Amino acid sequence: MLIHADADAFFASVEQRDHPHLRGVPMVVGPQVVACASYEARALGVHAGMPLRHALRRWPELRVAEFRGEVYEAVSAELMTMFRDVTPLVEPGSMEEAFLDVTALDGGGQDDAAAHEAGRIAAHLRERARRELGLPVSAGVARAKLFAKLASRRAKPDGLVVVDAATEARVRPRLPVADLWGVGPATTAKLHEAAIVHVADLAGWTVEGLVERRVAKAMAKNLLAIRDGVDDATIKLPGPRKSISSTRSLGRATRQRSMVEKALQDNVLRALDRLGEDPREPTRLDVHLRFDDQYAVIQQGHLDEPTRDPTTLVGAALAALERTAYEEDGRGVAMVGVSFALPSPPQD
DNA sequence: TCTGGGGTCCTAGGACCC
DNA sequence: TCTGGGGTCCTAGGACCC
Repeated sequence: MLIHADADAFFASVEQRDHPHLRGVPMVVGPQVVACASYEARALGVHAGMPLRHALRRWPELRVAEFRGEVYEAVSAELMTMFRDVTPLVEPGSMEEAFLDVTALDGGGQDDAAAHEAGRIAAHLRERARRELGLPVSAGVARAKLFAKLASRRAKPDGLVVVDAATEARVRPRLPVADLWGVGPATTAKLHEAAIVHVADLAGWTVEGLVERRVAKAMAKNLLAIRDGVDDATIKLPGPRKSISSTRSLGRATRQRSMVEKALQDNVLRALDRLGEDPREPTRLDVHLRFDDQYAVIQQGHLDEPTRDPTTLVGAALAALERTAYEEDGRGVAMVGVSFALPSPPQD
């Protein structure tokens, strides 16, 4: 069985843990937008992505905690270590969540006994996270990733949901396709056009049929696997990161050269800094620009060879920025960023 | 109610090679 | 020099996730 373990309101929970006066009150983590809202704040209607200004105007009682990226990274590492203490088969999904394959510990069956045992393991893990890290971690237990994830979502806040085979079989056909992991607005629209609203509506469809409806082939296969109950239950162990980036919005959109160049330069240095101990040299550099109408462009910066030399990287980034011709564009630049592609490490 | 920042994966199309 | 067929690699862009 798989466990999907997911720390609740991660950033906010870390701040509430470290600052007792923030406990039990509606609070959010900044800076300009709500990066994370405590459950007390969510009860009011605050949600992630909301501009902080708007939230404070509407709910003046909101407390605001400073965003502490390094702290969250460190707590995340502790959380993952705790997961790997249960099983080495851990696939992180983000900073605060992961799939754990506990097949070797739960008897290995697909039956209710295995689900029950996996549930016991998950309950123990939740207690440990609460006791040792001071964090609420919700968990979902199921045969495969999709239902484990749906279960942990259902378990929130601070709960545990175990999905047995009978429940899975009953719920599966009734799942709205829009709720499936990996199905976003674009795919949802295409599926709805084909009158596919729930998983059951996929009956009779083939991969080719879905591809004709402009659904990506990999997505189509995935959807039919979900329909047939043979969807992904395999843990992919994390590899080294493939890219590292830094982006910053510019507050007020601008075409002013000095501002845009300065922001880009800062991003190059910040991304390099975040690369830290990783010895790899960026093989490619992309400059990201977003205009105030949300239109985004990416321009590649030319590198003669992989390098970590700040001067070379800044130079390549500025040259790429030049090629976007943002000054003549007419629109304002709202956000600028850079991303480095990293080579895969040599295989032994 | 479209607003931040950091990522991954998939696909189409072109370049290049045999 | 033209023509067929097949494979790999790279890049741009889209979609999605937390």
